[in-house]
Amino acid sequence: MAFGGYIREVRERRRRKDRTFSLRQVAGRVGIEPAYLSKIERGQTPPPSERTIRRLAVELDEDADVLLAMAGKVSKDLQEIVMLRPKLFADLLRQLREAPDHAVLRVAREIRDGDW
Amino acid sequence: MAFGGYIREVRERRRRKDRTFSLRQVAGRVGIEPAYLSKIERGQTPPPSERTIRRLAVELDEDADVLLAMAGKVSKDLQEIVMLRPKLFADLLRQLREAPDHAVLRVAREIRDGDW
DNA sequence: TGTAGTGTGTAGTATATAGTACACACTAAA
DNA sequence: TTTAGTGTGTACTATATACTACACACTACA
Repeated sequence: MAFGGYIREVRERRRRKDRTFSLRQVAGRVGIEPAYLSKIERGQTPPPSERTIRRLAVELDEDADVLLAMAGKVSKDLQEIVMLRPKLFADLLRQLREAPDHAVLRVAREIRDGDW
Repeated sequence: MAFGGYIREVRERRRRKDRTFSLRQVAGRVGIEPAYLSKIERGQTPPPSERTIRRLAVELDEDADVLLAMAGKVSKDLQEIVMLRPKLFADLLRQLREAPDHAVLRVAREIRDGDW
C-alpha cells in the first residue's frame, strides 16, 4: 500500500475517537505545515524525511520501520548496523531473502538466546 | 578508512602492474570526469552515487558492499530485502548488532543448508 | 450568522546530490 | 624538444529532497 493513503487511513480512524487527530492538529504536533501533510496523504509529494516519518509513527502509534518501508526507506540505524560489517550482513540478508518468516524468526531467537 | 583515500590506494597499487590504471583512464572506463575522480580520491567531494561506486568496484576488483559501506551507503538491493519484511529484518538486524561474526556466519550457513 | 477550524491549491525556497567542462602546470617518452 | 598523457583548480549546472508561507473555499456549531 502507498504511504500517504495509509497515513490518511490511520489518522482518520483515530480521529473518529479523538477529534484532535485532524490533519491540521497532527501536522502541528509533528512539526510540519498542514498543506504539506495534506499533500503527503494524497500522494502529491513524495514521503517526507525519516525524521518526520518517525514523528508520524509516534503520533499515530505505528511501527516506524513499517512506515519507513512503505516510504521506500530503511532506517539509518539499521543501515549503520550493515555498514559496520558490510560483507557479513550483505551475505546474510541475501541468504535470507527467500527464507520463510519462521526460519528468520528462529534464527533471531537462537541468537537472542545467546548460544554463541 | 575514508572512501576516497582507499580508492586512491587500490588504484595506485594496481597501476604499478598496469599503466592503464591512471586516474584519467579509470575515470574514462567508469564514465566520469577525471577532475571528479580526483576530487573523490582526495575527499574534496562526497563519495559518488551507488551506480558509480559499483562501477569503481568492478574496475578495481573490490567488493561493492564494502566500498558502499565506506561511502556511508547501503546497497539498494539490500534495502529492498529489508523493506519487503521490515519488522522481521529490523528485529533481526538489531538482534545481531552485537553478535560476534562467527555466530552470524553460523546462522547464515544453517539457512543456506536449507534446514527450514 | 459570525467565527473557529477544516482541508487544499499555488508559489516559492534552501540544501543536498551528483555530477560536467575547461584550463592549467607538470612529466615522460619519441 | 615537441607531444601525449598526467593530476588538479575553478566555475558551473541539473535534479532531487524536504520542506514553508499564504490564501482560499467549505463546514460545523454557538
